[in-house]
Amino acid sequence: MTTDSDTPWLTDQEQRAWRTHLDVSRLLMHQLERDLQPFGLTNNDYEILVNLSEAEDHRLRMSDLAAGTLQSKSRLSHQITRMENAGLVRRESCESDRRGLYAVLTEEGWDTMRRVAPHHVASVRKHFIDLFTPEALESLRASLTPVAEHLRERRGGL
Amino acid sequence: MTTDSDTPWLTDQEQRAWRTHLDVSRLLMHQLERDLQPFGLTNNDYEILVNLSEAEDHRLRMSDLAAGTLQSKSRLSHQITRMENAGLVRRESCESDRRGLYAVLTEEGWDTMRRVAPHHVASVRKHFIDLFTPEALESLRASLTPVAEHLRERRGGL
DNA sequence: GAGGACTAATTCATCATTCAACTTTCACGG
DNA sequence: CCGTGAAAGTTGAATGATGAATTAGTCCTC
Repeated sequence: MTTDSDTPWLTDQEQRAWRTHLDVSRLLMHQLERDLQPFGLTNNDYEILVNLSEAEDHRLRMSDLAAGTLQSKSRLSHQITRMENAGLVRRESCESDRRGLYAVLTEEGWDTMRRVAPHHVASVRKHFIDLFTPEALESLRASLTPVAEHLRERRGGL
Repeated sequence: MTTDSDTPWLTDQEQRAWRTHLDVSRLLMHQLERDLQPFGLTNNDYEILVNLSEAEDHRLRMSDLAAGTLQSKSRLSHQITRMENAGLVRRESCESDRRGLYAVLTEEGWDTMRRVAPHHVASVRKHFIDLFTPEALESLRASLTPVAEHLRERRGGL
């Protein structure tokens, strides 16, 4: 960021695109949260479950899980503590590196995941995916991917 | 949400589009937050300032501001209290409806806005707008707009 | 094999968000 | 007018997020 006196203001087109993106992000998160509520899960809970479900042996190192879910170690630590109290995951110590810990999906966590996932997918479809044509969705993905890469490069602490 | 046993899983394409959208939302918010930090503002602060700046007389009813920024009345109330303590806005009572309050931009708030806005715009350009071709941006806006409308319809409490 | 630099993860203090309860005012039907 | 119900906003307690400081273990290099 330099002087910025040379930065052009947003055009109307750009404004509209930008604000629409903002609104969709926020409203969508809210809606998904609401749809998960009946199952006693938050959005964050669910994402942890997804990551662990997809992982080798249903376990991930805390750091990897933090990276995978794009959150700080501190936040993840609290999050896992809550989920541990809820019986969804447990911590296991790591043989090869005694500083490290694994977050491991419990039986109950896995069952919860299997039970909730279809509803969540339905929710994602209903409020997002199915509102695009396949072409529009692919075009969305294609133009958003470089943005994601750009941002991943310069994310510092999180 | 009915049985969901008939809801098709996400295809690879769909998964990628969905996760990319998620990642961009989160990373982008983080980046904008970081870019605002040097000016002592949060993203939320900034959005309030924008809304008030654009409003007639630099003032809005609490309810309208809450609706405009897509947040709950309670949250807004706390938010405005903080910003009031920071000297950026003040509350003024409403003549026509004595239950009502206006949030009004102070001189300092307006100055802050004018000072910070160029940097924020630069940030939005750098991390979002300028990473699309104009056509891609317009196509993004076009396909996201119905999603925003869909979600606005069914947002309950916030 | 001892020292210093680095990484994994947690803790503590502070701040933000949520949800429900509450106060005050308005609207309007009888 | 009177009362019932709804709306505008706030408050407070409980929960969640953030960031700096902390603990414990590893890695490297001499």
